[in-house]
Amino acid sequence: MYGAMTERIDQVFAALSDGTRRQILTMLLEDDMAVTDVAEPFEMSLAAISKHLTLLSKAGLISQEKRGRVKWCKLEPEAMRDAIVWIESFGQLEALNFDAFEAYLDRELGQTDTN
Amino acid sequence: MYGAMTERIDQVFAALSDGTRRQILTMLLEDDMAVTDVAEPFEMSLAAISKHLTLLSKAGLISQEKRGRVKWCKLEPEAMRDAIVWIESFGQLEALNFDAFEAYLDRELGQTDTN
DNA sequence: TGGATATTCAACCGTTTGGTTTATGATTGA
DNA sequence: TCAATCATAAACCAAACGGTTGAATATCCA
Repeated sequence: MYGAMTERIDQVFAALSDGTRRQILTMLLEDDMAVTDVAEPFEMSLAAISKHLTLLSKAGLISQEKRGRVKWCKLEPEAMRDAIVWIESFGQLEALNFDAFEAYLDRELGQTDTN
Repeated sequence: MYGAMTERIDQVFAALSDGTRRQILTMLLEDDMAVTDVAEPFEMSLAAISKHLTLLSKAGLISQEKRGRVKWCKLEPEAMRDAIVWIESFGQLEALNFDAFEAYLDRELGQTDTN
C-alpha cells in the first residue's frame, strides 16, 4: 500500500522530470494560457503537448478549464508544496530545513504509510 | 538537443519520483550502507534494489564504492542542488527565491540549451 | 579447497512514457 | 450552413520502468 501523499509526491516529481513540462510550467508563471498557445514554442505535435498537459493536470500542477472551444491552463503551484518540503531537506548546505523534513516524516508515518 | 544541466535535472527528478528510492536516500542520510543492508527493510528482491541504486547512482544522487565484496552506498546531496533551485522558485508563497530562479534561467539560456 | 556471502547480469514480463499520424467532436463566426 | 479552429481520442511505435527468477562473478573465511 502506498500513502496518498507519497503517491502525489511521486506524480509531482515524475511530472517535473521532463524538460518540456518544466518549460510549460515556467510559461504558466506569466499567465494562464490556451493549449494551442502553450504548444506554439515547441516543435512537437499539439497532441503531444495535450498529453503533457494531461499529465501535469493529473499531478495537480495545473488546472484546466474549458470556455468555449478553448481550454485554459492555469498553474497550481500549491501542488509542489510537499515535494518542496521533501527535496529541501536534502539541501543540507543550509541545515535549516531538517525540522520541516522531520515533520514530514512524522506525517508520513502517522498515515500507516508503508512502502 | 538537450542541455547537460537540463538532462541532469531530468534524471534527478525522475529518480525522486519513486517512493522506494526516496526512502533509500532518507536511510542514507544516517550513514553509508552496503547494498544488502539497504535492501533489508524492503520486501522486493535484492536485484530490484540493486537496480534502484544504479539509477540513483546515474542521477548522481549516490556514489558507490566497492571494498572487498561489499559495495558501499553514500549519499551525494549536492546532485540535488539545481533541482532544488528549480523547484523552490515555484514556492511562491515565500516569493524570495525568484532571484535564484532567474539566475538558473540565465544559465540555461546561456548554454544554447534548446529543448 | 570449497562453501557461504555480496552483488550483478540476463532474460523475461507487463505497464508507462513520449512521441507520431489520422480521425473525430465541439465551437465559433462569416 | 459550412468551413475553420481548438482540442482530444485512437491506434500505433520504440524505449524505459519496475519488478521477477535463476545464473554468474567475486570475495571472504574456515
